[in-house]
Amino acid sequence: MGASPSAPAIVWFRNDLRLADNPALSAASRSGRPVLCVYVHDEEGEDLRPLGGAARWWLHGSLSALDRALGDLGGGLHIARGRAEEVIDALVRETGAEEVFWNRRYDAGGRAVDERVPATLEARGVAVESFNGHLLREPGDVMSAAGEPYRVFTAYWRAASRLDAPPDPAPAPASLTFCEPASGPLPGCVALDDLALEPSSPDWAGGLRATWERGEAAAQARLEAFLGDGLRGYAENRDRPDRRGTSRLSPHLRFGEISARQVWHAACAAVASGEAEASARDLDAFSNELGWREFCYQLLFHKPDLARENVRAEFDGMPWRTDARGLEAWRRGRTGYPIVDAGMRELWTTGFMHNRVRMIVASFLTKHLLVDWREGEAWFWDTLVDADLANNAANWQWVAGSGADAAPYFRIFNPTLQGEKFDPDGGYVKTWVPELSRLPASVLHRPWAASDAQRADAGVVLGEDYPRPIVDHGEARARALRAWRSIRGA
DNA sequence: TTTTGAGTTGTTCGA
DNA sequence: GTCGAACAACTCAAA
Repeated sequence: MGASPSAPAIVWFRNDLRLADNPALSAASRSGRPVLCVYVHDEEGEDLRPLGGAARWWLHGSLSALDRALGDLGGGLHIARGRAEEVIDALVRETGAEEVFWNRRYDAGGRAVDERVPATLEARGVAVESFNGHLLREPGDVMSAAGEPYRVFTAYWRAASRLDAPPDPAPAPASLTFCEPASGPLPGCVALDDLALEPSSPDWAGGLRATWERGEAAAQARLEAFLGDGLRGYAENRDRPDRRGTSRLSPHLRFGEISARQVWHAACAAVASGEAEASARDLDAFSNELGWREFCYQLLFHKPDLARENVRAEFDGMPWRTDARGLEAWRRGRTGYPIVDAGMRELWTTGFMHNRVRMIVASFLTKHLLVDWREGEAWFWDTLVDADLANNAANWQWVAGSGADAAPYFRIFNPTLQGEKFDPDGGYVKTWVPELSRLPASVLHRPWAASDAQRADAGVVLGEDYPRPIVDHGEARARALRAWRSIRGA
């Protein structure tokens, strides 16, 4: 604690762009000090991976919403640009702040910064305190009996579930006293628009705007809506891209507009009260998804280069193919497999893809095309509004087979069967691949197998209106199995 | 230390 | 059309 109780406290916002259940903000409020709320956009730190385009778009709205919410309390958000450690240090000097609060992050780059800052500040007599605002369990909370991190999800989540329930979420501070800068702009501070997070020319974000509401209030509304009509039947519906079966909370969680604790407790309460009319199985399925997020974070924590290096070293010898045309067809949704193309176009248009379809397209890239999972990871990183280092990297490795607890090698999705099973009426494909929308459902997922008359009636000429399959499923499957065999036991 | 059961999400083939 | 087995072997976690 510093010498002067009236000296400001800084709350450094990062992936926690909310007021409720924000331990760093609550601590600042409790300190009784005037509070300076800061976000630092750091594109210079060498350890930090630059945000992808869709995430930048989301961040703009999220920061804007946070600034408005703080404005309602009589303050605002100071947005700075530059090397985070230098900006924070300059702000401390400028304002005379004596305490700095933040919620912890778990990626290598963020951790490196967060480990350097306290040393600098504490040398100035400034106290730093950090909190868990992002996870139900932090890495290290859940370890095996041998003291090792778990590498198998089921064992991890079982062990996590044996611990005490995560703490109840805290309400937003009822009021805050804000720190008024003495005069002029604070060092490094800019207007939100100066960050140029949203695209202008060309403005490709129309589909994102039409799909999403950003910010804490929108996140809460999404949670309420999901608990009201989505949790019931979740265990089955979550696999159906043609239904609104998933929570779609991922981008809100990614930017911390809502916390995992809030989601978890709200879901439990909604089921316990009967309000959600959901079964224990539904709650279990949803809770498991939160568990996977936790598991991915602890994987990233214990394996900081998760987004670059194969967890299973034998995959270093995988004969990945260089296939620029195949990769581009995949990116643009022109592979000739309707469920794959629908997913890739949903992604391009909305910045999101249904979870089931993510698995299908990832399997297609890494197995049918034998393209390195890092290519897919990079594309998702750039195009997903929920692009999250831990989840993205861990799940790509899981699908590719190179991950810690990866799918068995023979689990190669058949995109036709997957489409017919999980999009049986073709509603999802019709939405995103409209040139096929007049094909009968019986051939919608295999337009090459439609009769000439069916295609003529639907106005589809293969190779013109819609591509022929860029690979043959049977041949591609056999090739993937051969590739696997070649690295087996390596 | 050794042993044992288990491991998110599948596909194909042949009876 | 339906069903069970094969697809391989390995590593992990816990007893």
